[in-house]
Amino acid sequence: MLEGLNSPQRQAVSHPGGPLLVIAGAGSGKTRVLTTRIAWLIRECGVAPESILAFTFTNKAAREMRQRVDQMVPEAQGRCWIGTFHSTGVRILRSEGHRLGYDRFFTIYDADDSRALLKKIVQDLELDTKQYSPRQLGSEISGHKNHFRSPEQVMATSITPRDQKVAEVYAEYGRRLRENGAMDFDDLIAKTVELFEDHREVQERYSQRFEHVLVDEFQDTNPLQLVMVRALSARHGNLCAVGDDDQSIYSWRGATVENMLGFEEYFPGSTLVRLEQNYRSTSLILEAANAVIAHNRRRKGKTLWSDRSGGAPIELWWAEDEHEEGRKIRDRIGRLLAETDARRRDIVVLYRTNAQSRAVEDALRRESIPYQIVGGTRFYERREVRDLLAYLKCVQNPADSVSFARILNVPKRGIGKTSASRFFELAQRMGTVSDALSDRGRLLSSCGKAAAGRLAAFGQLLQSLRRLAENADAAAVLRQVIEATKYENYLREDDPTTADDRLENVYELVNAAEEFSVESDEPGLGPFLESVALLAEVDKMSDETDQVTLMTVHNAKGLEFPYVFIAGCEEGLLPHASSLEDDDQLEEERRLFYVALTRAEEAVFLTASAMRRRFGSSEPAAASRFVGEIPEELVAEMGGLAFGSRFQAPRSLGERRWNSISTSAPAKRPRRSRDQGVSADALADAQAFLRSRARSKARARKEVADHGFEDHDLTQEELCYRVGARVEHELLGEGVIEEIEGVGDLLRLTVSFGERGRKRILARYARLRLLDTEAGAQ
DNA sequence: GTCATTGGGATTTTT
DNA sequence: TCCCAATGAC
Ligand SMILES: Nc1ncnc2c1ncn2[C@@H]1O[C@H](COP(=O)(O)OP(=O)(O)OP(=O)(O)O)[C@@H](O)[C@H]1O
Repeated sequence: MLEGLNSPQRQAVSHPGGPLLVIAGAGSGKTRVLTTRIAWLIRECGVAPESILAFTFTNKAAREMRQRVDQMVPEAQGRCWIGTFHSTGVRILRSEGHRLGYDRFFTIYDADDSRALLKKIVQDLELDTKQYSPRQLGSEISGHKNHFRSPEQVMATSITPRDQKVAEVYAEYGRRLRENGAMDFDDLIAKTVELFEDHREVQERYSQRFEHVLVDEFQDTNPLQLVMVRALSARHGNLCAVGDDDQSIYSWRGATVENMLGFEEYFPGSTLVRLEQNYRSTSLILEAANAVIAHNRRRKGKTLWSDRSGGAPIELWWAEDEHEEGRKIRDRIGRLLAETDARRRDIVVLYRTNAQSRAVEDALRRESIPYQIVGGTRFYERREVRDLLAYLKCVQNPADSVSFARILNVPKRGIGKTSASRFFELAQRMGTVSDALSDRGRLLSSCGKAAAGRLAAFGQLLQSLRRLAENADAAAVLRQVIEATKYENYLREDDPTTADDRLENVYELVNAAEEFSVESDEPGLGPFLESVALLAEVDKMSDETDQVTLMTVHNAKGLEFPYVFIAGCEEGLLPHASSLEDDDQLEEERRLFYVALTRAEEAVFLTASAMRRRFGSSEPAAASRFVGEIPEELVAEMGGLAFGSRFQAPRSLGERRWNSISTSAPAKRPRRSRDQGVSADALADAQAFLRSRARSKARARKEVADHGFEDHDLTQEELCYRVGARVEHELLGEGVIEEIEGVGDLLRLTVSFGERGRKRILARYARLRLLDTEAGAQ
C-alpha cells in the first residue's frame, strides 16, 4: 500500500495515532496521502470503516475519495463517512436534530431563501433596506456564525448602533428559521455544534464512534468547522489534517489559516509532516508559481520541487478586448488539439469571475468546440427551478413560510399583495400557515370572499400534494405540481420568448428528480430536497465526456489538468478591484493566481485584454502585477504580427507598477499636461484611479472625464509621443499625432495621415515609428 | 389585482 | 447589459 509513495508521504500514511498535520504545497500528494491513510487504517490497523470520518471540500472530492478507498480496500464498500462539513452535518442532524426540535427532513434554505427571510425581517423591524440590505446582512450574519459568535455575543460586543441592529436581525433571523423548521447553510454546521454542546452524550457517542477523523483542504476551514472537528475527534484524538496555507482562498467565507498555523495549540502533541515533491507540474510551472507566491509576506515559506525538469514556457497572449481574448483562447485550444495528443478534457479555462465565461463560450461555440461550464448562473438558481422547488419544500414542510410566500401567487391565482399580507397577519395570529389556510371562516372575515376562496383552493392543492408525497417519490410529486398548477402554460404565457429555455430547465429538473428517485434508496421528497440543497457546482462536473472545461479559479481548487488557460490576467480582475486596498486581500488574490498556476501539469497559457466590458461600457485594463512576478525567462510573449516588440512589453508595465506600489507613497505633485511630459510618481494616480473605480463606477467615470489618463504612469515609449510629433505607420505612411489618450497597453493615438484620413489607434498594435524623436523627447 | 414602465444596482469568489 | 423592485395606470 505504501508502494510508490515517498518517504514523508509514507510517514503520514502510516502515522500511528495522535494529531497529525501535513503541510505541503500544491500537487505534493496531500489528498493522495489522506486517501491512502484511510485505506491503511482499515487494512493495516484493523480500524472499522464506519469508525472513520473524512472531510473533503466538495461532494465530488468525497465521491472520488470514496471510490479510491473502495478500490484499495474493497471491504470498505462505502462504509466510511466521507463528505463535506455540510453534508456530514446534515447526516448527523437528520438522526439527532429532533433533540433540538427539528424534523428529520428539515428544510435547508439556500442563499436566496435566506435573503428573502432577511428582507421580511428588515421590513418587519422597519429598518432602512438601503442601509440593511438583505445581501449584506446575510454575509455579516454568516460571518458571525462561521466565527462561532452567537447573537448575544454580537450584541454584547457591538459598538455602533448599526452593529446592534445587525445583532437584533441576527437573533430574529435565528428565531424565524426555527419557526419555519429550516436551517441555512451555516446552520448545518452551527446546529451540529450546538447539538454537541447541549447534548454532551450525543457528542460523546459520535466522538467515541470516530476513531479517526481526517480533513482535506484544512487551510480553508473556518473557526466553526474547527469546533466541529474538535468535538468529533475529542475522544480518540486521532486527527489527520492536510493543507497548504498558500492555497487558502476562502477567507471571505470565514475560512482562516489560523486553524492550520495554530494546530499545535488546538491539538497538543501533534506531529508535523511536510511534503516537498510535486508530482503534478513541470518544474517550469512550479518555478513560476513559487516565484509568484514568494511575494506574499504573510506566509511560512516552504519548499516545492518537481523532477519533471523543463517544460513548455508559459505563454502570454494579449488581446484588444474580451472577444478577441476568447478567440485567441479558442484558437490556441484548437492548435493544442491538432498538434499535440491533448484531448478536450485535458484543457481547462480558468477565470476570476463568472461573467468572463461569456466571451470564451461564444468563441468556442462558433467553432463547435464542446465545452462544459462549471458554476455561473446556476441551474438551481433559475427562477422556474426555484419556483418548483419552493412547491416541493412547501409540501415537505408546512411551516416553511418563505417557500410558501414565493409560490402563493405563482402561477398567478389572483392572490395579490393586499390579500397576501392580510393572510399572513391571520396566519401569524393563528400560529401556522396551514391552520389559517384550512379555516374557511377566518379566511372569509380576514381576506374577503374572493380571496378567501382562492386561498382555500390553494390550501387544498397543497393538501392533496402532501397526501401524494406520503407514498410517492419526489419525481411523482414534482410532476403533479407541474400538472396541477399548469406550470408549463404559465411559462408559455408569462414570456413566450424565454418559454422554451425555461421549459427545458423544468424538464431537466424533472429528469434530475427521476434519476434521484431511481438511484437513491430513499426516493422521497425529503432526501431529494436535501441532495439538491447540498449540491455544489463542481459536483455536477462531468469527467466522462470529452469537452473543454470552463470555471472560476475557486472551483478548480484541488483539481488538475494537463493544460490550463488563465483568462483575464489584468489589474482589477486578478487581482480583483475590490481587493486592491487591503494587503491581506491582495495576498489572497495572489494565492488565487498560485492555485490557478498549480492546476497545470504540462503547460499554462495566460491571456489578458486591454479593454474589458463592464456593465455595458468598455473600460481599460492593465497587465496583472502577478504576471510581472513570474521570472521573465519562463514566459513567452505571443501574439504574432499585431504585437510590435518595439513598444514596451505590457508585462513589464505590470511589473513596474508593482515595484512602485511597494515603495513608499509618493507625495502629491502638480498636474502636468500630457505633452509637457511625465511625472515620476504618476503611479499614485493610477492606483487612485483603480481604487475609485472600485468605490464607485460613476465617480470613476467622472475622474476619467475630468482628466483622462494624462497623469498616469508612462512608459519609455509613451514618453516620446507628443501632440504634433511626426510618425510613420507601416501601411498608412507618414502622419502627425493629433491627440493622445490612455496609458500603457491602452495608449491611443489619434493620428492624421493627410489624405488617408485620421485614425484612432492603439499604440501597442500600430507599429508606429517616430520620425523626429528630438521633438518628442523631453 | 395585474400589467407596463422606469430606475437603480450589480459582478468577486460558494458550501 | 441585464435583472429586479418599486411605482403608477387601468
Ligand atoms: N508518490 C507519488 N508518486 C507519483 N505520483 C504522485 C505521488 N503522490 C502524488 N502523486 C500525484 O500527484 C498529483 C497531485 O496529488 P494530490 O492531488 O494528492 O496533491 P495535493 O497536494 O492534494 O494537491 P493540491 O494541493 O493542489 O490539491 C496526483 O496526480 C497524484 O496522483
